[in-house]
Amino acid sequence: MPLTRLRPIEHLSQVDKIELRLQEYLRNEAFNPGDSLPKEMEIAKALGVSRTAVREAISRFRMLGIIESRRNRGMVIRRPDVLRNIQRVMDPRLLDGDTMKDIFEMRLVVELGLAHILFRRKTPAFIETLEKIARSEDETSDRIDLIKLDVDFHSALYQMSGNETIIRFQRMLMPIFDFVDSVILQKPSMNKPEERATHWDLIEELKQGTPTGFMHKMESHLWYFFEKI
Amino acid sequence: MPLTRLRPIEHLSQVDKIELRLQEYLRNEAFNPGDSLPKEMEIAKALGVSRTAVREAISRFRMLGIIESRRNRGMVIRRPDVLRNIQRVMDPRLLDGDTMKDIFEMRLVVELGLAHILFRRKTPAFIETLEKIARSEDETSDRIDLIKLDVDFHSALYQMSGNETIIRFQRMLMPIFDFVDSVILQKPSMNKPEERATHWDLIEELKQGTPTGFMHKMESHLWYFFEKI
DNA sequence: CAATTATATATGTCGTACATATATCATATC
DNA sequence: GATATGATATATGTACGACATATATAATTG
Repeated sequence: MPLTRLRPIEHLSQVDKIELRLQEYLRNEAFNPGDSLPKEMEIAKALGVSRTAVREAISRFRMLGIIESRRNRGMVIRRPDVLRNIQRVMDPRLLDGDTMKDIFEMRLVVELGLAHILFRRKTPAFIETLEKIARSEDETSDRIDLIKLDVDFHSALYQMSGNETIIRFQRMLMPIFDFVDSVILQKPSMNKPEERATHWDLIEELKQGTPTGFMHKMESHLWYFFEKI
Repeated sequence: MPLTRLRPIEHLSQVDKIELRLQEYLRNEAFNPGDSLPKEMEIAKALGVSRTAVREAISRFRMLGIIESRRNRGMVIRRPDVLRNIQRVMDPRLLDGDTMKDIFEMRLVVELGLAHILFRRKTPAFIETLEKIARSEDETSDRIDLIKLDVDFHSALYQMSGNETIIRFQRMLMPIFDFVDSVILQKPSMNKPEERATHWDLIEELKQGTPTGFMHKMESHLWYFFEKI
């Protein structure tokens, strides 16, 4: 008998169900930031459940930043911070290898795709920042310092994009990058290492090159990550 | 009197504080997926708070997928689903214009950066899928259908990347894309519309072109989005 | 020994009581 | 009468106790 086709009954807890109801309620009633919600007791009554359960569900929305509660004022809808919530989960220990690989690859994708934006937003001040970092790199040979400066360089590029979401995306994924970096760096370096574009090459291209040229250099610069993935 | 220097007292609720404590507890004790946690009552005792408050905090972790609770078995650490949590917040109504602009721009960045990955992962089957969509586009003139097919085409590209995280990233941001699309499409079309690369151009490039060429075509294809942002 | 039943236990749900902050109104002070 | 001070009502925040429910383990039964 093919029992595999008998899917187990979805077993949602009361609180989970309340969460779903509230979610659809917020959507359907077209709540906007600033709007105020009914009182906890009223919601509990309307749903036919205890206030405790409602509070637990609402507590989740509070964590997400969708709802804000204030004593004697009731609850109001807030603008959530999209990325804040992922951050809590971005722990290399908790994620599996495949997911981390995917995330790391996504980083490479973003950094390549960034080229066009960078050429639109570049300013002498940003270039100067990059050059300063590159000079610091030339002046040290300490391995730890070099890793830190490498991170700084790439962070500065993200910064130059001027896109807050992308900047925070990178900052948020940093723990994953660090982790994958440390794993990758332990692998034996493969062929063609001498062709790898340097940070100075990238700066030069940024100053008087083209987006396409920059992308090529960036590809070459990140090339050995690509190979090892 | 410089009252501005008098920073208001940080006012975290009990539950918020418990959440923070648990977060640091999970990190410091180096919990791995599968490990089991102390009982609710023990945690409450250890923190000197009520079980209710502890449950509220834990409920948040349960929502994030970090903790799973089972009757009489206690609580265990789980692998969270990184993207599931953002999804709850991806509501165009709740986000402000700047954030949506940033997210939309990030989409463009990813789609440009995807080029190299696509050339690595492309297969005849995928190309066939793209061609099928393009043929459907040729055969209809219904505006709604065309928009749907356009979405399908780009979704297929993401699919081709083989990167689960990127695929879900795109699917998750779809509501935002739709929203921004609808706003952008209402603006009067600007200059150079005739130069815009078509889906057929992209397919052709993918079949026998280069990553760089593909990126150029994609840039041209998305060009008018760039201009309007 | 297998199947069933009983028991202990940790989470799930609920109701109530009280704490706490705050908006609103009332009072006092000049 | 305007402003500062104090009282009151109210919605959220915290705590506790009781019971429901599922499940692992032990005891029982055939």
